[in-house]
Parts: sequence; structure tokens; C-alpha cells
Amino acid sequence: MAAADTLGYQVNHLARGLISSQSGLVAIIAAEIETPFRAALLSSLAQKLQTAGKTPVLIATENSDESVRNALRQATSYRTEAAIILSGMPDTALTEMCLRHGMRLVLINRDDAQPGTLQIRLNDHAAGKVAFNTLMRTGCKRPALVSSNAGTPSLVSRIEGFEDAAKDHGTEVFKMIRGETSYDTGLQIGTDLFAQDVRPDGVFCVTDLLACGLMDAARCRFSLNVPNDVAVIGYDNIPQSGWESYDLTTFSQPIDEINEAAINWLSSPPDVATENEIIELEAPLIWRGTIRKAATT
Amino acid sequence: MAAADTLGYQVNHLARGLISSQSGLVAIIAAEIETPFRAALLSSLAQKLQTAGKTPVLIATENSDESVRNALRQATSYRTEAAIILSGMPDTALTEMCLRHGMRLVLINRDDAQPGTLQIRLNDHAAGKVAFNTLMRTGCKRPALVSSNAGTPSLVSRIEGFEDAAKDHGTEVFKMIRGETSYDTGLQIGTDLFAQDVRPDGVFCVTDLLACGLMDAARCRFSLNVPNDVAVIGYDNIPQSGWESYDLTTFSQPIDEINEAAINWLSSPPDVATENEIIELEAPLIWRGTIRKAATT
DNA sequence: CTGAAAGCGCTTACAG
DNA sequence: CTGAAAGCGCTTACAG
Repeated sequence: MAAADTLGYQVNHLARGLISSQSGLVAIIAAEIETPFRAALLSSLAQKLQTAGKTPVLIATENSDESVRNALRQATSYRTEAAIILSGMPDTALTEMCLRHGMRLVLINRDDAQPGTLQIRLNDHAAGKVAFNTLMRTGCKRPALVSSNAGTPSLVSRIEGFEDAAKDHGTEVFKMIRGETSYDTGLQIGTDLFAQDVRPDGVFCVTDLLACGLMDAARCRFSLNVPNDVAVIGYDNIPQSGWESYDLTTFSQPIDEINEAAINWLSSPPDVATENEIIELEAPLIWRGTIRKAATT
Repeated sequence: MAAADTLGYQVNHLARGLISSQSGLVAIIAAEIETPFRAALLSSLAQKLQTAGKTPVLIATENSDESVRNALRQATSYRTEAAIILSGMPDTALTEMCLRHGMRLVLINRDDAQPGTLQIRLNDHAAGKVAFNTLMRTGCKRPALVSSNAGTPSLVSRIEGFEDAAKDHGTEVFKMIRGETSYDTGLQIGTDLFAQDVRPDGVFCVTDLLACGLMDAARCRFSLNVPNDVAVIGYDNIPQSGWESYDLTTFSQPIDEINEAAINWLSSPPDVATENEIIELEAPLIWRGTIRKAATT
């Protein structure tokens, strides 16, 4: 051992992976990793994977299913033990190929059912409802809903939750859905939204990035006061929503819980789960300054 | 080939790497990847690596040299072809071991000399000077300099450049260096800085994150106007500095150039470079709204 | 030009 | 309990 140490010997994981079919490699497949929420999720995930003794392989994709397919092929060629997919959806044929290779799949924030995989998702429908009810409880009369048209299952659920709550309440919702999920589309939507004769006085942005853009439009371009003229609720709890310029009330994605659930499942024996498994977590509302004080808590 | 395709055959890169010593794997070793600048660099790097036919292995470290050392060991055990290091410094012994393994090393934004490596850095000293001169040219009388005490070579160079320019100009600089490189320390430094009897009227923050925090302290806590009461210059050009609430004048790190330089060097034959090579790039100043209009352009 | 053999560095099962 | 052999899936050099 001493000799090995002085010679700088290290086990060759490539060779070990070849024989034992335990490569120690886990693929993280994600798009838009430069985005605040994704970056935070990725950072936490990479660290937890390492402390669990795995080595993360990072595969950046575009937002298309096609590029996720290629990513998955790249992963299997390295006999990755598992893939954690944060964006896009592989088709069933590819999923099956992964399973045949002994590779395990976890899908985060994706509702589509895939046999043999673990799905981790948040209760987005409930969050949409909470968003609506919170706006109403704090005195809003003209609620609005803004989203990108990325059409991700989680975004769609948030929208539906908000609309269902509005229907129950008998209130009409002004809806503006456009562009990609970014600060810039938030800014543009805000610019159009607040240029109207009758302005909404409370808006749920399906994402913090959209909310930040919308708030900047409200304040810099229309000199509106948040929350007095418009209340705003976001979703994700990115670092910027805690910055004093925004101080945004938002839903907090439980990043650590998500990643721990993923890693626990990967560490458990694979034969237990032949069906697909679903773990649903809650995203609690973080009360900050973009909402008026509620009459009732 | 048709049969291979229907059976879903794929070359096993582990086996190929074992025999050909071309694993196709490149390690990215980085700390604080959830931070806006790092996330942007990482995203671009991962994508460029993939289109160059390499597969990135992500190794998240803490900011210590010790954890970079462990990361490098993990990388060598997978016979990574190269490592791109964005944080911390491996010691010479480890660098030599990497080179002996046929692994190539590129160090980004690190000034420390290491034989056999490629160093990519920015002309931070010049940027520090530009920052000072720009503040003075736009009418500042009491310049201040704020930094974290991370002590990274690039931060130190920015500080020295600013101070050297001040010395040439015969002007005293108020300096506040504290904490880690984050929004929160920017906020705290700003809070203390603007509570003084004589306030600075122009400050160079060595990082955009610090600048955002400082601006929020100035505006939310002291109702100061930027740039009329205080001008602010940052460094990095993170996405948030382009947001309307900040509209921060800052130095733009040429992320694409940095990554292309790294990948070009990795693609060139290794025997050419036995000495360490240094590539120095410029970070141009992006003029936005946190600086008064200059009398002379 | 085609085809079989050797070997990369491991781990696992088996023989001594 | 120790030690040698077989084999993981490739690539490269060599024989036919």
C-alpha cells in the first residue's frame, strides 16, 4: 500500500466499470443550466452525487426531446449507472433501451408517465390554487396569470391550479402566455399588461424570472408600486427573489429534498421497482414583500 | 450495421478508453457553480465540449485547494483526458501526476504558474485602472473600492489596478474588503459604507454580485440615487446586471472566447507545449446606467 | 484485404 | 487463506 501510494497508483475506474458494470457514473441531463433555478439544482445535485460516491457526467441539452435522446445515447455509451433528467422527455423506446442496459432513470418535474422510472414532482396544481387564493385574500380584485409557452407539465399544472381556483371563486382571470421562460419575456409581458386601460392588481408569474421581469416593467416603466398597485407572486425561490430590490413572495422548490429523493432511489436495489414510482413534494409559499398584508393569516 | 442498429448496439466507451487511452472524458472542476457567472461559464463550456466530441465530467469543489486535489484524483481515476479548473489551485506534485497520466490541465482565471498547463486569464489589472479612470472622468471625487476577501488572483489584480491608477492620479481610495463574494456581503458593505458621514460618490465593486448588493443598500436603505449620488461599476456582466433594476455598468468576461481557447488548446497535439502557456484576454467595459454621462468620450 | 490474437486494468469465481 | 485464470468490450498490430 505504501509503495502504491508513493507511485501514485489509482484504481482505473474505466476498467472496474468494464467488469463490474458499476461505472460509478451518473448522467445529469439538463437544459438551460445557466438559469438561476437550474444552476442551483445542478450544484446541489452534483455535490450530493459526489458524497454518495458517484461521479456526475453533465450533458447539456436543448429544450427538445430530440436532444435529450442524443444525450441519453451518449450516456449509455459510457455505461452510466443512471440518468437524472431535468428537461425534455425521452420516448418509451429509449427508456426501454436504458432499462435493458441496466440504467436507471429519474425524471424531475416531468409528469409524463414512463414505466420503470422514478418521477419526482411538486404539487404544482395546489401551488396554483394557493397563489390565486393568496392574491384574493390580500385584497386583489383583478387577478392575472402570466406564463411562458414552454408548455412544461409543471408550468401547465400551475396554470391549471390557478384557473381552477378562479373558477371556484367565480372570478375571471386575465391570462398572458408568451415566449420562453426568461426575464426578458417577463419584462415584455409586463410592458403590455400594464399599458392596458384596466390594469390587473395582482399577478401570479409561473416562474421567478418572469416575475422579476414583470416587476421591473411595473416599476421602471410605469412607476407602479409593488405591492400597493400590483401584488406579485412568483415560483422557484431563486436567489434573486430574496434580493432587496425584488423581495418577491414565491414558492420555494425544495431542492435538497428533490435531490435526496433521487439519490436514495438510486441507492436502493433496482429490482424492487419495476413499475414507475412517483414522489410528490410540496413547494411552500415564502412570504415576502410583494404581497399586501393579509387581513387574516 | 442494420442489425447493430435494431439491437441497439452502442460502442462501449469504457472499453475503448481502456485500450486507446482516449476516454473522451474531460473534467470540469469548479466551485460555486450556482453563482450566475460560474453557471454561465459552465453552461457554455459543457456545450462546447460536447460539440467538440468530449463528454464533460462535473466535479464540484469547495473553494479550498484541498478539495480541488480530491477532485483531480477522482478525475484521474476515470482517466480523464484533461481537466479544466475554475477554482482553487492544485499543487505542483499533483499537476505532475496529471501530466504523467497524460492528462492536460487548463486553469481559468488563475495566475499561479504551473508547468505544462494552459492558463487563461483576463487583463484584470488593466480593468481595475479603467474602472478608476472611468469614475474620475465622469466626475467622481471620492472613489471607493469594494471586494470580498476571497483573495483570488483575479480579484487581487483588479484591486491593484484600481489602486495603481489612483496613486498615479494622486487620489486617496476608500477600501472595504470583507466576507465572501456574494450579494449579501455587497449589501452589508454598502450598508456600512453609506452610513458614514462622508460618503463615497463612486465605487468599483470587484464583482457584479457585490455591486448588486451594494446598489440595493444604497437605494433601499439610504434612498440614494444611482448614479447621481453614487456611481457604480461592477465586473463579470452577469445576466442580472442587464436587468432594468440594476442596469449596471460592468466589465464583460468573454465567456465564449475563454472556452474556445481552452478547447482549441485541448484539441492541439500535446507535445508542442511542454512549457506552460498563457492566454490573456480583454474584458471590455459595458456602458450602462450606473455611471454618469462622461464629459469626454 | 480479411480475420484472429494480444492486451488495456480490473473483478470474480475457482483451484491449490 | 493465497494465487492464478478467465473475461468485461474494445483497438491495434500482425498473420494469413
